[in-house]
Amino acid sequence: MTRDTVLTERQIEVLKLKAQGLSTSEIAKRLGTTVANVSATEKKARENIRRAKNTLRLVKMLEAPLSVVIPPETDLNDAVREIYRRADEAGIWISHSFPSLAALIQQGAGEKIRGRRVLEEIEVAITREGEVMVM
Amino acid sequence: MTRDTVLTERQIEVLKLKAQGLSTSEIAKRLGTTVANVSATEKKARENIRRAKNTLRLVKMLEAPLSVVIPPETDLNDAVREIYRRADEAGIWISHSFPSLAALIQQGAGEKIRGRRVLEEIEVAITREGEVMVM
DNA sequence: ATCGTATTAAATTAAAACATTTAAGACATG
DNA sequence: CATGTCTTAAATGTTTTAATTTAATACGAT
Repeated sequence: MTRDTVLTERQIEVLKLKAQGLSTSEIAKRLGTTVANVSATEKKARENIRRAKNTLRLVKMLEAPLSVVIPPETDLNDAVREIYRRADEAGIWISHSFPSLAALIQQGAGEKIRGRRVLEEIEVAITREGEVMVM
Repeated sequence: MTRDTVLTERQIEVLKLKAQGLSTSEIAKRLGTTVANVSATEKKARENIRRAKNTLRLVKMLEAPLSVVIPPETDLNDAVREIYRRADEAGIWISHSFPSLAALIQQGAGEKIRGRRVLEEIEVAITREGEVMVM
């Protein structure tokens, strides 16, 4: 059978009942199986969802026509300016304001940025639609 | 081996080379296999990507306690008002101002909205946290 | 301490997906 | 019509994944 998601019927069923507020043991009773089984199935389902998210992220990066590398020691403001400049050069209109783009990069870079200073090299992908992603 | 996407190494490799503009036969040469193989692998990869998308859509729907359907021909302002009304009805506080919600919907709906008019039916999911998503 | 609830690891069996080859056919170009 | 490029279906051997059971652990409430 060809599924149209990366989840199995069983996994979807468990997620549905969880979303409705049922406890793991209630779900186990209803599905006629053990609590351990439900717990394991839900864990697998969440793992699959995580992988689905990572997949779409990867695809966006692959499709990104523009990649901007921010070297260490760069100031965050300069990084944002550089991203605007390179996008402009490529004819892409970035769909974020300066401050929200700065926040997005700061959040996406995690440990690679402290305060306003870039510590490790950051690669930023820019899609055709002007969406910005930190890789 | 635990992958962190729903794509295999092989599928990612093919997508990468395709994104770089290589033809199917060029990729086949580079990977030391047949054109048919590359073609089939790419097809499988795209199928997996489609399923990843459907998965996230399903999860959002499962998590959303409220779903609002906006019929065609609706004015964007009326759509936003309807969303506020339904959320209020469900005791959910929407964490967007009127204009930013309108912008969010317009952006999320893509081709389904032209100007301020809804062309195709739009389904909007509202999370417990008042986040609004166009599906 | 004993429930009730939940998570986790390990092992097992069955089902599904993967990459590949072969063969067939579509389609545009020379 | 021959050629290059690509897609598709079918068959196959291999690898992965799913669901389940059992057993162990954790933890708050009674």
